[in-house]
Amino acid sequence: MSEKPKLPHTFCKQCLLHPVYLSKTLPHDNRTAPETTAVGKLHILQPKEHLFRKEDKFHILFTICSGSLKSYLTDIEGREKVIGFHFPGEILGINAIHSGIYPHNAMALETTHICAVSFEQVFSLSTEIPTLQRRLIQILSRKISDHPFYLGNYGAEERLAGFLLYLSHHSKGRGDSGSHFVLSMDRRDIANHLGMAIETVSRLLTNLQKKGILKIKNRQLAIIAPERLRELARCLTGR
Amino acid sequence: MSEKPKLPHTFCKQCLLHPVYLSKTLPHDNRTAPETTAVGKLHILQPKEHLFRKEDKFHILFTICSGSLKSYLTDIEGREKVIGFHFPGEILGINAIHSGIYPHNAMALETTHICAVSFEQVFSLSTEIPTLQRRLIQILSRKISDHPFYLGNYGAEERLAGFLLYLSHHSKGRGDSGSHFVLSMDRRDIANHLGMAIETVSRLLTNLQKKGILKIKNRQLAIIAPERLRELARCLTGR
DNA sequence: CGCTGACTTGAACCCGTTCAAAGAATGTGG
DNA sequence: CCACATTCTTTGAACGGGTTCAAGTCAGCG
Repeated sequence: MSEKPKLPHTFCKQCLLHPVYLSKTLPHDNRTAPETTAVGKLHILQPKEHLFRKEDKFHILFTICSGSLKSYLTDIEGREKVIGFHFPGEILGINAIHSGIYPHNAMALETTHICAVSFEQVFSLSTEIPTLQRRLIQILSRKISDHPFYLGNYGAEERLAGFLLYLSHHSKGRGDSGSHFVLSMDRRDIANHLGMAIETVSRLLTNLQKKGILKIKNRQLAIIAPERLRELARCLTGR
Repeated sequence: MSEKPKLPHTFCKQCLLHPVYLSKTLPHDNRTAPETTAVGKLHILQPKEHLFRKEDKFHILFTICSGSLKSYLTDIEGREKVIGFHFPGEILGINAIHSGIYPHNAMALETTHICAVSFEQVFSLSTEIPTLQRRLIQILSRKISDHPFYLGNYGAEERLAGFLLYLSHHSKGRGDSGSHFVLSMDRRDIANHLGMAIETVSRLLTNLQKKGILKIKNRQLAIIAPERLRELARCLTGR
């Protein structure tokens, strides 16, 4: 980010309008069309900077290119509730389509690169390009499947184990091994999200380390025995 | 399913292919087309009957016309985990689109009427009818927003309160008052879903009744003081 | 009517929270 | 680059909410 962003930027692999999704159906010489119509703008967020806030008017879909964010709400008395974390490849804003406003706040946890495209432009493109339409629907469908099941788990350890597997799963999805990754959120956010005390998170992590299931140094996490973690989480899916 | 289903049945208001969503764009004399191409079949499920099971091949979208279902998974050791409940107006199967298989089991909690349509037929219709395409995308988007936030709540009371408001919210969405409704699931399913003991559910419900927040007789529930329930749930949205 | 399963209630125990404090990591200004 | 301040994280000890185990009550149904 330190570098000055050029707009339109080169589409990254995950971007919603990466030419690969258009090339099959558009005539070859039209392939650059989306870069002029539904331009993907590059945004760069600093840590703690907001991508959007609850109640903002919805126009834009955001693809995370690198970095991570948390989404959260605040209750009547101003207490924060972390409802999810978001990683590269994920598209933010699709849960705002039906209401026309973003239903939560989205804040960067670290320096984060985002590709932004206009929803209406994507939509009208998709009416012409069945490939894109199908992709759009599949993205939405996948997001629905992507429930944070671990939230319904019984004990605190069960929930945390499920959460770590969730992180691992998504890290794997991004091409990493899934066994070594960095927690981009702090303990407070984890605890908040899982509905437990921050001290419990800390204690459980050191317990898991003592049991030899994982190694953790600050925010650097290594899962040593994923199968044992899966037992603890009473794992439901292949996650 | 005991009764002989007549096909095609009269579309109920919520059905995905109810003519109202097609009439605007289709020429008037084509309006009956979907009833012959993407027929809505009526299914009738008895209590405990499955609509589909995890790993079944996905072809069909189901709209719930009346009744209710639970969706659940089983872990490695055969323990059941209730991941959600489903009510009239909701469409089941949209989280199977991207993978081609249903990602969980769906079981009727009571006698339940379902309207079934072929996804591929809906999809190809939607490529011709932008109205339908937009509706499809909005349905998917709404479903994503429809997170069970209460699962991340701290105490057991907080989670239960959130869950009851969730039920109330959906009952309201179906035209009811939202203050009087029937719990179609048993205490075991509620407890399982919320990650707490069945006895806790029972105790909390009687406590809430003693506090005058609700009245409960067997499965008949009346919410007397929704605002106090909302306080308990540390309510996040307008729910 | 009597059985079975669903729900409630009671009491003891334990996990997770709360309160308190120390220790590590990170940032800031001199 | 260091000293200091702030924030993040870990650890300890006592308390309390929720679970577990056990028994009892109630509703539904043959």
